[in-house]
Amino acid sequence: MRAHNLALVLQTVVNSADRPSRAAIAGATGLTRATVSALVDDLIAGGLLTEQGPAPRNGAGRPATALALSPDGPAGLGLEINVDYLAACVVDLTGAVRYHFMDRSPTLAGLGELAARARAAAAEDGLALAGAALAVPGLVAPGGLVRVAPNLGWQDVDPIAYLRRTPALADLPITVDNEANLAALGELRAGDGEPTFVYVSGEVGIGAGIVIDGDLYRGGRGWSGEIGHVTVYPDGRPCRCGANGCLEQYAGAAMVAEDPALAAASLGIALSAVVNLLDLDVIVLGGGYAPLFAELSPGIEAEMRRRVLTAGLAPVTLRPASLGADAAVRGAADAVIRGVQDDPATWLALQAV
Amino acid sequence: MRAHNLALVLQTVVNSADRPSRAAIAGATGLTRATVSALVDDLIAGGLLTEQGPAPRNGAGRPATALALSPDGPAGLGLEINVDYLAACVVDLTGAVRYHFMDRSPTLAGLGELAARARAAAAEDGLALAGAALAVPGLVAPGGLVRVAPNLGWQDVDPIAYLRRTPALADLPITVDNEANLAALGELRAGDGEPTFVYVSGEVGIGAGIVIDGDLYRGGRGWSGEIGHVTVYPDGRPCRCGANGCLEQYAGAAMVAEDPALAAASLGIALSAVVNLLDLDVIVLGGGYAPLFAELSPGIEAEMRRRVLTAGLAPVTLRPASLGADAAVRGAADAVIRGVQDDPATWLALQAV
DNA sequence: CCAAATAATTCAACCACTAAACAAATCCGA
DNA sequence: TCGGATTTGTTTAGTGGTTGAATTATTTGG
Repeated sequence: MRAHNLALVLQTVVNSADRPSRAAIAGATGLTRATVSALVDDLIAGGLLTEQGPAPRNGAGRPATALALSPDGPAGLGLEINVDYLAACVVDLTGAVRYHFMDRSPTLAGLGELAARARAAAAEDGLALAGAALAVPGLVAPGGLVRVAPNLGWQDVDPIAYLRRTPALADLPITVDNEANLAALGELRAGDGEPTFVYVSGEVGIGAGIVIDGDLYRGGRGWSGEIGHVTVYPDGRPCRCGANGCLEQYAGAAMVAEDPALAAASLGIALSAVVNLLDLDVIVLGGGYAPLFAELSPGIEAEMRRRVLTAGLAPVTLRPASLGADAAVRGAADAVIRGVQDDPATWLALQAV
Repeated sequence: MRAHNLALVLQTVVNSADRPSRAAIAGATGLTRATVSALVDDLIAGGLLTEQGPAPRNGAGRPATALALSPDGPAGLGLEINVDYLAACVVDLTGAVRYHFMDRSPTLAGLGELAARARAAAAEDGLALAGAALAVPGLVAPGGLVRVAPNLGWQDVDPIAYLRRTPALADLPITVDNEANLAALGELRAGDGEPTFVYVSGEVGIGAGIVIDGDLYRGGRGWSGEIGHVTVYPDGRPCRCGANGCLEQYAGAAMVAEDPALAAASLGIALSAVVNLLDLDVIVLGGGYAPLFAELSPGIEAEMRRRVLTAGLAPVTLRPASLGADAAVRGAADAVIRGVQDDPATWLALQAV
């Protein structure tokens, strides 16, 4: 129960636009001021929250002491390995990007080195890392094993085991996730505050991350969002996956450049299927699609108006992503931070030891 | 916390194959035997659980007293209105169907009458109803308003308000849900125990219910699962929804009879999209598809082997539904029962008054 | 018939939240 | 300038619910 309420209080601070007081938190959560005080004391002692100077009141009464996430609290290490680059970034508890490194030699060895450098930089700032998350363009099994990553030429690679061999990372909890999934999480924090949407990332392949009520939907085995292989023309072009008429053949990077109208129509067909099946009312176009949004969106929307059954009852919003190419690394680091924010009790317990 | 633990204990009884003892529940939940005893006492006093005679032991020690859901506990009333029939059924807390009524005059007035008859029959057995759920073949808004039900000719109909006018139902909590959604819930209880699957119901229209980890996925506005309007042939036949090439035009009741091979291939294409997007590994064919399973499944599976990206990594299971035409009513009644099982504390509180 | 084993209950202790009183810090009006 | 009004935050006593240990109940096996 205490664990639950610690999370509740911390989440309230995270989700509130301004810097709430203890009394404001009590009002928002339904807990009493006394309980909130006790919980906040624990969170401050654990370095997750900080008190800020008394805010000026506009009325009678003792001025409130504002509370905010501590920039010195646990940070998240985001990592990404992709076709032509490596990236690492450190995001602190407030969501601010503290460090961002890139490298053009996408090898596992380089990734370990980059991660170690990021950790050292964080340590110099006095930042402790709560963990690391790695974004990979491929299918990731529970436990972090990468089953297939065609564009990396990977098959059954275990990047966690590899990273653990770097002494600087040996003690760090590491998770691995699909690139589009993590990019969707990055967009969740950076975006409009919409808690439910699908993020479509158009790169060499096309992936999607499905966010429902602020949580990533991963599917039964973690392989959701493979929109690139949704069939748009059953007898169409052969795809490298063995099927015919996959979206990837009509809205992949090559086709977007060659025939934007076809790419848009194809995306519209596939996204209509997403909306009909999942009833999502926000679609975010990211990756390579974001800079081409103005060119693509009319064609996509035209198809969706026709093909989404509920289009007449409620509108579907299409918008470009607010993060650029670093969405996945940012999202990876955010995923670590979210882990702490969703369960501060275990972090506090670790600190106490 | 007590509410949570009451639910935890009750769920343990629901989910266990045999009839567990207090000690077995303690072991399964992590609570102490003392706590479980106290909680079980409350559940027995509230009529949700019953003690059964001591089970014979196969070893030393005092024999355990088996616990089971009480058949005299709160029951659920399932209702269904469809194109050519009405149905009502009463399911008790153990999941047993106690009464089942049907009527061939599908009007709201007839539904109220049928529901009243079912309630009277239940009362004669000493069964109290915890609530009612109504299955409707259409789009249901939160609050129970039916926005559109094309095959009933409904538009913005409020069946709850109507049913409440029947004196026998005035005090009953009533919910309304999509027919395919509730049929999926019925299948959840009746089926293999798979917690995650998609249920496809092929009638005049085609709907799907998506069950994830034992819970229905409803989408942002409750309009998920509209697989009937997923595009399979972008330039294909015009559909009554205004689009072209919807699955409904290729795998609806008429087409299944006329050209089963085309229906199967079309279903395979649409279901591949479902699996690619949602990563579900079980697909249940219900409604009109169930009796034709043997004829349809090879064609569906052939398409899915080609079009599901992860088909090579993990198999997708296709199976016929275990319930027939009464899946939706059963599921509706089950939904009510699930409400009690998921939150026994409020039921106990109601009883205490 | 007694020891071992397992089930269920009882009871004191403890943890976390609540409610209410209290102290602190400000504004406002006389 | 001072005292009441007002709001924040803390303190203290009290309560509900869980835990852990001891106790009782009921069987099997030697």
